[in-house]
Amino acid sequence: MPVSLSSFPQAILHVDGDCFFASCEVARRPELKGKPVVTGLERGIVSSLTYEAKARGVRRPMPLWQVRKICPEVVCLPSDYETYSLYSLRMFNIVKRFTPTVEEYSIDECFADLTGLQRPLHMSYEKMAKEIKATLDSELGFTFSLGLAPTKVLAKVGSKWKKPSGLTIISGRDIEKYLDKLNVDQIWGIGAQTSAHLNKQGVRTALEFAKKDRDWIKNNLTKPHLEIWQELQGEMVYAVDPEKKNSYQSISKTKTFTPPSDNREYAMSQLSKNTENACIKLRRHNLAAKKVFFFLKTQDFRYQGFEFNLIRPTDNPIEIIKMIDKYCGLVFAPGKLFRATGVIFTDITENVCHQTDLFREVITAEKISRIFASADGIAKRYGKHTLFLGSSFQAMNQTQHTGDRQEATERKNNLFKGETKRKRLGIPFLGEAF
DNA sequence: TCTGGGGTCCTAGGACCC
DNA sequence: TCTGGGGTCCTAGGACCC
Repeated sequence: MPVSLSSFPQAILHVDGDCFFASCEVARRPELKGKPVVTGLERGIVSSLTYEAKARGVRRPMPLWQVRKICPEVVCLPSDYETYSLYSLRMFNIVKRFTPTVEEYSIDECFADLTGLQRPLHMSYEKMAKEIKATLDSELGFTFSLGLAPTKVLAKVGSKWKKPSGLTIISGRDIEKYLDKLNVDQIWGIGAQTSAHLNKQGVRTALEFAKKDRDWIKNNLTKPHLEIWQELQGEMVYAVDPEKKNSYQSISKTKTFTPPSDNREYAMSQLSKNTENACIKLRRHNLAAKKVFFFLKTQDFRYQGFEFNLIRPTDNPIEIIKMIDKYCGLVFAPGKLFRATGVIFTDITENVCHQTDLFREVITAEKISRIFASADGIAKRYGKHTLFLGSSFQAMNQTQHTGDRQEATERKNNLFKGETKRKRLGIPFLGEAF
């Protein structure tokens, strides 16, 4: 059978919202249009900024006091994820008018597989991309950048190529032209470590990387790199996955607080709150966790933690908090200041009702699930933190910090340069409950 | 690029088994 | 207790992403 060498064996689109959070804020408050706007007030550093702010020299992640100095007319807003999620949903729904094969990659990005739709939609791939962009821009009230290419990795190159409000089409023939002007570390999946390694081997541009032969990649790098290399050739490895995420390898909740504290009860209330929040997420997805890791993060960014197994998977914060409380002494070092606490749940499974040998325990477990189910209902109607456990009281009652002060104390702590996050995450104990 | 918060996947090496 | 070869499972650590 003859193989037609089309420039688009597959047509993959990547859609990226321009400065998404800041754009959402401006879209819902038109009076902000044309003004320098930044989000991230709750942290005291810039997390998203409009192009007007960027034009005045504001960068990410700049402390807000500095932003106000160089740009006194700036509008600083706290992040409002619920609003951003609504805009995100609208964005996905617009793209889904053209194809059901849409992968919701993150709050402000998605991939769409347009392959084979020219005839049903009576449009070229280019026309589809243009229409999708025009619809997004007009219905959401801010701009998007798109990339159309034979693979996901190349589509990402495209959407990044011209920002804001760009549409870049990379056909099979054009691949080299684009890769030649790109450094390796600009490619999705190639980070600082790998690009440093590649640079040492004399590979600096994406094109130089793509031109290496397969065996060289295999011998010098790892599997994901080989896959990226293939995608850069226009050979599809990563399919667009339209499945909604409903399973998790891990679920975690972490919270930094200012000022840092060395108070054990306070630590416990923070951990209690982390646990409650992580359990809310478990219940939302009808999941249960069997393994729990909890930690305190010290001022020098070290993690002191402890891991334990529960007797059975659960989504009940009371059970988990009881265990954390039991082991808290093992990780709590008196007199040592810490800046954050967190919990990470793993060994996550679907939440099925477990038979328990003790009849009474089943009854209470069921009762407790009903209580949490109604609590989740109340949260839905009246706001997320209407109800919480007594053990979380201190943490819920915290005053708000703008973060400017926080920034000042943090500047002193620029230790551990270059050390990776993972390396600092020491797990001194390993335990088994029961 | 200086640490906020939430994730994923891969690999090497050890334990254990036949 | 003489040491070959193969497989599987698990864990810790690393790198990367938004």
